[in-house]
Amino acid sequence: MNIEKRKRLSSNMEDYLEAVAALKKENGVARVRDISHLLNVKSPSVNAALQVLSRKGFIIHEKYGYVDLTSAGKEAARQVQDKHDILRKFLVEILSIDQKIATKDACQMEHSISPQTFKKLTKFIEFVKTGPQSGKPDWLKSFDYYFKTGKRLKCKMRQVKKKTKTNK
Amino acid sequence: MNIEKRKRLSSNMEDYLEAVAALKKENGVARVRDISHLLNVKSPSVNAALQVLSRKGFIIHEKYGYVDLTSAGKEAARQVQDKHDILRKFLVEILSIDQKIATKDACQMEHSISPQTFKKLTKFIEFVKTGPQSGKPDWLKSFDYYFKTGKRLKCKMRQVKKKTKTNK
DNA sequence: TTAATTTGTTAGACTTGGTTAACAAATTAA
DNA sequence: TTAATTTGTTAACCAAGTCTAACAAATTAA
Repeated sequence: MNIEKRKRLSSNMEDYLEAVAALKKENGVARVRDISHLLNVKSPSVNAALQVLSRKGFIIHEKYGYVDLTSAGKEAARQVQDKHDILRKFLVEILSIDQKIATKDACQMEHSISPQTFKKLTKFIEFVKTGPQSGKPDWLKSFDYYFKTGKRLKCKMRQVKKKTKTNK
Repeated sequence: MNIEKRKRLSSNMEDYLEAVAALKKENGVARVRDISHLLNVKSPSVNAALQVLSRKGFIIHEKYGYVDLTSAGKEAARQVQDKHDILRKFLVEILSIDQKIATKDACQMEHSISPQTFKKLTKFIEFVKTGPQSGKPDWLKSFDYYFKTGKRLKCKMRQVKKKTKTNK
């Protein structure tokens, strides 16, 4: 069974791969039916996708059996999931976007974000969350307020709280 | 010439619409050949796309003539461009992503970002850029440093920047 | 004002990813 | 251990978006 030249996966194929990984994580195994339900497609579509992923060496799927990931498949799935998670985290924890919408947006954007942006965004979140005022820093709370009211909490108010040289 | 029921445009069609708008803005007119060059597709693909956009009421295109936008077309193009611009601005001005890459990322993500995220992101940039330390606030400079070195500039240092050499 | 060149259009084929309908295999219940 | 039900597979088809090849119209140069 020759493995085909491995170009980049389409976003559709990435979705299938992700679904397999998610189902394996959740249930231990991934079946055609589960994938079909998860992605809202009919089973013949799943079958076709599995053939492609198989041909490209990302999964193992013998007839009527469970679907399994190769190591290349695991790696590829992990990458997509990492992108998803970072995007979602940014949307929810920095921008305070509604969970549902954040997830939907992340599901789309995960297929197009570049490695550079992914890396920067990862660091950005890390930077914000582990900062001197860890959790939600004051400026971020101030943004929530700004978004709701259009008004800006005075800088003074934020700095005064921390004036007692808590960070060294 | 009946206008077809207007569902959401595919991202491909959004690209064509955007191209038409960009070319009109740049050159005053949009021709098949220009669109073809701009989007790196062959002219028959442009033709097919123009038919679709025409059928849906976004453009006017008479045989062998220039392509023009209807008001619905202008509106739709503007919306896509707005998303593009905001995403790009975020990537370049907040995350300091390389221009080229930022543009490429924005070109993809512009098709999937939700209205909510668009709005929040717009406000977020506005909040950051018009803040008390307008331009690039200190915490953002600190992020650049953090990204490069993994180390965090002390809050102190940022607040009393006058006495250090690190910020010119 | 013809001829050459560029530009636009049409027709037909291919690819990707989806569908339904029919059937085959596996599983569950009697 | 059959029969019923669920699950998986195959075949045939559809739609979007791309291409090439062939041709038609428009433009430019002779």
